[in-house]
This record gives sequence, C-alpha cells and structure tokens, in this order.
Amino acid sequence: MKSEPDASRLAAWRSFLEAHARVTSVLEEELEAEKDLPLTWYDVLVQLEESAEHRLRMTDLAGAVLLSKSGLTRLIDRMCGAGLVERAPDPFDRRGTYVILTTAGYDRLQDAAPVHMRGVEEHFARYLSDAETAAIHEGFTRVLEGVQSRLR
Amino acid sequence: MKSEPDASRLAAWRSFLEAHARVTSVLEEELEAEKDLPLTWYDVLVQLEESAEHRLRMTDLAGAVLLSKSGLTRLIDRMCGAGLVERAPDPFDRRGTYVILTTAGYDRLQDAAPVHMRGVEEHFARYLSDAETAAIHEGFTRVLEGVQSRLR
DNA sequence: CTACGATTGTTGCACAGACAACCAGTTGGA
DNA sequence: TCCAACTGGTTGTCTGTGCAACAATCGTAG
Repeated sequence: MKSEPDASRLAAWRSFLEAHARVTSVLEEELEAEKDLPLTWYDVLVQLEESAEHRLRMTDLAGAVLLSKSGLTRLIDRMCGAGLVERAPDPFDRRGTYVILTTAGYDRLQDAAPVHMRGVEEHFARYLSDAETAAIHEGFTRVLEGVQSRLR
Repeated sequence: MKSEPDASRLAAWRSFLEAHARVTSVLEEELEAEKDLPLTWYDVLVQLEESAEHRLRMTDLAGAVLLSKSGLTRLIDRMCGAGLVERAPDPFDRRGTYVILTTAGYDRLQDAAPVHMRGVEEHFARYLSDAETAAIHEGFTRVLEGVQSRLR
C-alpha cells in the first residue's frame, strides 16, 4: 500500500501544476485583452451554450464551473447586468432559477471563442504529440473518475 | 498554420482543467482539515525549504509561488505572524528583503508533507501508468518552455 | 393533510489577492 | 558628482469568492 508518489510521478505532478498556472494565466490575459471577457464569464457562456435550450439551473451551473452557490449568484448578477444571460423561474419548482443564454451572450461567445481556441492551440495543444495527448486524456479521465467516486 | 486545437487535444485540455480543479481542491481540503495549513502556505514552505540557506527574496518567492508582489507581502505578513518564516534585510541591497524559513516553519512542513504526498499519490499518481506519467511530464515541460520563452 | 427535513437560491460578512501609487534604495550616464 | 531611470517592497483600495445563516419551496412519512 503505497502512500507516496515516486519521483517521476512527483515530477509529473509539478509540471502539471505549473503548466496549469502559467497557461491559464496567459489565456485569461489574452481573452481579457482582446475581448474584454473574464475566463469565468467565458466558462459560463460555454456551459450554457452546450446545454439543452441554452439554459441551466443555478446549482448545476455552479457545479459545472466549479463555483460555490454564492459565488455563482454574484457572477450571474454581473452577467445579467451585462445582458449576456438572464434569469427565469423554473415553473415546475418555484425554488429554482434557470440561467438562460441571451442572444447577446451567444454572440459574445461566438466572438470570443476563436481567441480562446487559438490560445489553447498556441500555448498548449501544439506542444503535444498524438501519443501524449491520448495519455493525458486517458490518465486524467481516470484521475477524475477517482475523485468523483470519492464523493459518493 | 493551425489556429485551433483538434478534437482530441481539446478533450485533453478539458480533462486537464477539470482534473486540476478537482484534485487541488481535494488536496487543499485535506491539508486544511488534517494539518490546518492552507496550500499557499505549504507552497511557500516548500519553496523555501528547497532554496539555498532556506531563504529567498520576496520577488523570487512571488515568482515561484505565482503570486503578485502585494499578494506575497500580505501572505508573508500572516506567515510571519504564525512564526513559520521571518523577514531579514539583504545587507548588500538595502531595498531587498529575504524571507527565511524558521525552524518552526521547517517542522511544520515536515509534519504536513506526508499528508500532502499521500494526497498526491491517492488522488493523482496512482491513476497513472508509467507511460502516461512520462508523457505528461514531457509534454507539459514542453508546454512550459513555450510559455516561458514567450515572455522574453 | 400536516409537519418536518431536505433543497434552492440569496444575503451579510470576512478575507485573500490584484492593481496602481508610492517610498526607499540602486545604477548608469552626462 | 549628480540626476534620471529603474528595481524591490509595502500600502490603499477594490473585486471576486467562500461560508454560514436565512427564506421560500418541495417532498414525504405519519
């Protein structure tokens, strides 16, 4: 029963941490500079765009973008103010609130996506071989399953 | 000249993001619960412990733990208050300040490290084959070189 | 049908971190 | 030698986020 990572895995872990920090900060910077859009806003727009009817309940959205309920409440306040999303009550559960992508929000996402995608290609994807890409995807998927199952 | 990642690389990117978020949050949680130590504090302690003389200049430390200058000033304020590090003027450059690991800080790190290492093993390393580990390390190292060189 | 526990979302509060302005100290060129 | 430009660090201020407490609503056991 091993309780510590070996040296090679620790090195992988460290490169993982640093790569994440550096790359996301560059991406954030570029998206902010070129499209004046925080990465958190972008994430929300993506999640909504990929959901049925372009809408999601607050709780589900919070889970998807990894924010606390209160954090999301405030974020959605701001994004409503900017007209990118709107709130609508759930007619079948009057406690619930849907967050819905507006057309302005959809347009904003369409406008910003190329910049973000270019960043992901330029600062991340281009450095990975096909084999490495597969290894990363498979390995991390397993890691994720592990963390998820821990909760239930 | 490709400007967007292909589907497999985008999938890898997404699993990368989510794995990072989930795993670090679990690690933070565990370290906080078992050793009452925020991950940022732990990072500072590790950086100092690995440095010559157990000391680092504010600016260098800020770079190492990826914090702004002001952010680090406040963090070190708190850690000084807790007695884990101390400040000392650089005699050769009177603008500069060293942050030095105290013995209490060293002990605290020795105490916390096994918990953190166990977490890295348990929630990350154990899910990766040798080949995946190598691919992650090599791929991300290249990614990092790319981001670094961008700055200079 | 009622009453109680669970769930949904918002609010008050506190805190960590970023940015910009600043001071003190250093360096290099006229 | 002196001054201008730069560097290292701290401070004021603001923003974003988490936690705990709350109100409203739901679902279910009795």
